[in-house]
Amino acid sequence: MRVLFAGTPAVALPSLEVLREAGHEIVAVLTRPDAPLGRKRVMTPSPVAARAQELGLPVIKADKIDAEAAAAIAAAAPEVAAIVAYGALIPASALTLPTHGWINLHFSLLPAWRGAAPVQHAVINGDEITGASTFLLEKGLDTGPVYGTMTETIRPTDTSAALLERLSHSGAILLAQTIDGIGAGALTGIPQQGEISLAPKLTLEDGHVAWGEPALAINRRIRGVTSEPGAWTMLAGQRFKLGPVLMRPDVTDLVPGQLLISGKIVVVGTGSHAVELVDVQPAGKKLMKATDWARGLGNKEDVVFE
RNA sequence: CGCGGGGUGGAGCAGUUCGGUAGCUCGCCGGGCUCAUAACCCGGAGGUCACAGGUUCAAAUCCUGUCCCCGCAA
Repeated sequence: MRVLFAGTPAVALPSLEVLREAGHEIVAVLTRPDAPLGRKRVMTPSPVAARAQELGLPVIKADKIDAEAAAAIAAAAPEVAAIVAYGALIPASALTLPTHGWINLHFSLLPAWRGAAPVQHAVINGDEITGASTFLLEKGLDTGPVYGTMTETIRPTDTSAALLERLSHSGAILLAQTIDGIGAGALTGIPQQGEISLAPKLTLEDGHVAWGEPALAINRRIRGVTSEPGAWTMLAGQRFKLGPVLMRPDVTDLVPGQLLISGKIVVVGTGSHAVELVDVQPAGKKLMKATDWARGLGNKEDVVFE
């Protein structure tokens, strides 16, 4: 089929690749405009834009589907649009531009976790199973009829970044199958059924570890916000980033936020039992092993997380 | 010119204010002790103190410039 591909970050790349390899003609790639990146604010094309350029595909860079972007899409005459993490809403007026509409690959089992951060919320919530769904885009937020789903186990040590990486590959196959099915006229959407939950984009504050919570909740929260926006705590008035932690049910005599540096391990008290720090990043420093950080500490007595 | 922290043996740090032989905790190598250990004891290797100039009898430390890393903000 003649496919318009819409996507922006790296998680959209496997879908672009799989659709190409499946023999679909990518008539245009819609992505968000170049954005300033990093401290030096270098204007950088999105990963999807960069890959599309390598492949020699026509690229439409747009923040929103205005008249100009809509005209460019119409000119490409797509039969269907495949959209993966494009990063902006498609207005109702643009939904009918492709003959078969816009097919969204969403990284949850809809109607669970509708919204921008489904994977992160699934991890934070402690879900054991998640997956990906393809559905027809309509006016509401992730409300359209579902064409297909696939499931993925959330491992007890999964970070959102790791899980999203797996889903981006397995979901790409689902997306390609869905596009195939629609092209063959053999697929119809099924209205979403089940419990609805919402997954709004995470804020920086979502990464703030509350040491009074139970260890399991802290463990899930840290994994859920890794690597974006990142888990952190306060230490001596400065932000202190944390990587995933290990459970230490054998250590129960620490108050929430209290550190114990013993031998080669660094443990912190929570609302239940302690957790062991693995990777940490003090403000202004590189990511380092918790034991390395502890080694350089002068006074180990006054160190308490807030 | 957005704000800020930093670059010292393989790792993490101290030393820089008030220039004067390179320090701490680890790791590594060799040896010892122990039933044993995230244990302990003895010995050892390893650093042009990011780079380039300058001041000085003397610079990790003071002055000037450059490069690189990171946090915040966007």
